Amino acid sequence: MRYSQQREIIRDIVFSTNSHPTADWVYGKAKKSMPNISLGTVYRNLKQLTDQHIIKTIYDGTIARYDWNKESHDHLKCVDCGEMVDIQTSNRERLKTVVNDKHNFDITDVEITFIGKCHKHNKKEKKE
Amino acid sequence: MRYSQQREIIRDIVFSTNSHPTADWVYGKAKKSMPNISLGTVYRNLKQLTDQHIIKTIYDGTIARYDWNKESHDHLKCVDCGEMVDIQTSNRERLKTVVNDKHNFDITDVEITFIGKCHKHNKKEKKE
DNA sequence: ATTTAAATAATAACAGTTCCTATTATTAGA
DNA sequence: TCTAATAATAGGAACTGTTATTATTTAAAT
Ligand SMILES: [Mn+2]
Ligand SMILES: [Mn+2]
Ligand SMILES: [Zn+2]
Ligand SMILES: [Zn+2]
Repeated sequence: MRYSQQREIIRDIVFSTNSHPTADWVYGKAKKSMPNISLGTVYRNLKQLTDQHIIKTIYDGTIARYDWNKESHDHLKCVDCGEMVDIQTSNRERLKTVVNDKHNFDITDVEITFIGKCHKHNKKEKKE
Repeated sequence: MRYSQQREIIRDIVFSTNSHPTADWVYGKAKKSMPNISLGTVYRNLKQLTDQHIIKTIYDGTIARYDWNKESHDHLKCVDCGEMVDIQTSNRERLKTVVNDKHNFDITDVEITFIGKCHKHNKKEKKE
């Protein structure tokens, strides 16, 4: 994989945020420093970076997001604002072992997403 | 929601399989008993059935699948054949509570997908 | 039976993503 | 340092899964 300025910019953008950005968001950012970068280039590089295990691709409903955090970790997702934050689930590895033993499946990974409302949206409304 | 023959067929198809079918697969099946049903009708009804909590929509990577099983449960996914099977994870509810308490998030649900290889593909190769 | 509105088939529109191709840029080697 | 080979690019077309539009059909209440 040969060096390219575009790929460096794209990589840096993904590493600059905890927001699990979409390709389109990365594209918007990238255009600021390189006005005629193309969306195709962004997608191609995000895929290459994923293949090289430099970033991770995660799926949020029906769209792809990108994550610089390659550690095995889980996510918390707000149904109101879509915000997605990292979380460390304690039993993670044990879960995998348990399932591996119980089923005829060779488990390599587990993806856990907690769905709910972030502090901005879980204002507990008092009845009355 | 008024009765329709199309919706009944679609519902029955989803309830007839454990394979977590895609809209397109349901469409193919439905055409057998109702040759000029349209794909739009399939999508519209799958969404309605989901809204009525008669079935569940789940996302597999970037595409939607449908599940008659409304119990809270998890999935095992084979990276080789894409097969997706139901699984009951024991600590599920406790996981939610723990996360709820630790983070400023009001958790309503958790989605757990185990990634691996099903028995058809996990033939353990002995290093010679 | 008549009326009303929900549901349909057909098809266009859409969003996210991948693919294509002529041009440009990186880099290994002379 | 210049050149040649070719990886990567910009721009745009194509593709895929899904949703929206609309004229027509259908369920079902009166
Ligand atoms: Mn993350
Ligand atoms: Mn299921
Ligand atoms: Zn929120
Ligand atoms: Zn398999």
